[in-house]
Amino acid sequence: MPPGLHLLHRLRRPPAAAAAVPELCPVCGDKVSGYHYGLLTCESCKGFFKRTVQNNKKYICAENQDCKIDKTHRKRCPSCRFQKCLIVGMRLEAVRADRMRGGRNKFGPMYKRDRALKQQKRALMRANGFKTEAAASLVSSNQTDSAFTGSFPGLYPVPIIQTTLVPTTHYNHNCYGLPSLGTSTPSNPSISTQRQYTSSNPAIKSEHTDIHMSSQASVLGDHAYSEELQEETFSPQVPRMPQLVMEFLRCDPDELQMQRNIAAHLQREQSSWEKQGKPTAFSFMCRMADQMLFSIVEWARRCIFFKELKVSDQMKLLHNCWSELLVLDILFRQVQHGKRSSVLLVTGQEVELSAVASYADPTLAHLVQRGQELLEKLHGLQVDRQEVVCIKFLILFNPDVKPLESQPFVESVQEQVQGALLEYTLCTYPQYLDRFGHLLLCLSELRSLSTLAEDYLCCKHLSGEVPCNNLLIEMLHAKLLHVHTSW
DNA sequence: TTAGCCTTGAAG
DNA sequence: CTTCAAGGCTAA
Repeated sequence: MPPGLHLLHRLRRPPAAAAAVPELCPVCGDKVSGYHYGLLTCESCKGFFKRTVQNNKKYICAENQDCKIDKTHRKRCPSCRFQKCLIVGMRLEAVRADRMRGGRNKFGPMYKRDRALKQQKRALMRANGFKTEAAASLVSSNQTDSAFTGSFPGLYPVPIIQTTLVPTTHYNHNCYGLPSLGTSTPSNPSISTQRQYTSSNPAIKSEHTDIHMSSQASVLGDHAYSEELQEETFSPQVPRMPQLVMEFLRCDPDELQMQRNIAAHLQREQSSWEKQGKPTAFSFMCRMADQMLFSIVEWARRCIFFKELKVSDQMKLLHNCWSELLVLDILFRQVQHGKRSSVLLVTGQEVELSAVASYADPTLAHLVQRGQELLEKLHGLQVDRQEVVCIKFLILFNPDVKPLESQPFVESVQEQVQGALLEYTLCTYPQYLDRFGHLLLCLSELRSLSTLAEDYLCCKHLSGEVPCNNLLIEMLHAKLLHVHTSW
């Protein structure tokens, strides 16, 4: 084993910065002064939004409708500023047509719930001591977790990198399983989505004089809002599923399909092996892992957020996390399998643990032992599929991977997924307040386990025992290359 | 036009 | 009563 490998891995995954950032305006990053028109914003963006809507102002961007909006530049392009106001979720309906002063509006309960959720998060974070690396940013500036957005319209950090501006309308239209999400061309998502967004949003270029009259004005966020209102009014006792989690479930591959594909592939391979003599169990496992990796890459390529990234970033993220995804996949299959005495393979075959023990060398035996321990924790938690799909995204969108071209995007996805997972756990298992913290601990354990597994495979590879010409080898090479170049 | 501060008034 | 998110005012 190359010297310092463990240390290097620890260096590769530095703990996140600890301090919680005070709440920032999602439009310009200035200091938040309270809830205004649907979400926490600064005083100036509140005023700007009010003036724009009340006076029915029309702005035209002199550039490409992708101007940077921050505290210093916010005055420069009102068109993009207003657009950003809508993107982050400010509500046209909250501007009163009659200009009545004082009192409260229908958003009151949402603000309250949002506050309660935020407070719960802070308490949880404190209880967890901010030790888990994913936790620190949760109480920071993002409002992706806000109750009334259903975890979605967030994405506000995205326009910082102007290349991946994602319109929220698509997601809102596609919640609860409608099929057409993400029709943008992968080659240049920014342009296509931007166009769809501006052309489909009457608030930006055309008249919106009727917004006060029509409760069904087709403006950004209406869907999320009306759903929220419905839920608030009619079914407050039913736990909500954050829309992001719904979307993750939709992206997740079908287990049976995968089982068939991989089994068929291995069957085909096996017929050619027979000519070369009997393969070892280890070699068989490698080929199976290889096929699982293909599935993982295929899943990632097709899933929300990831497909918006450049290939170079996609590669870096996958090179970083392939083993974690692989181990998680294996472990969750065992959770569903439910039997402690045998291992369920992706092909559907069952292998007795005693058989594994008799075959394993000490290092592998230790790996299996660690896997069993983590599996016990997952069993204890009765971790569900919704949580696992979220964890997969937490693993994939690791903001510690550097350098990335779309670093802010990856960070914002990480934060959104954390928010969605926390919201899901709080809503689905309200009696179990620390569940989110326990899941993050499992994730941390999973990371260390997968690092060990990678090291083990590297060792085997260096001694020539891993079958050639596959994805597994490429991942291991990337790892070895990384060790080499950064040492 | 902007943005900080002020006034208002229903909800809790 | 207090809270706080609406709209209003105004100097820069």
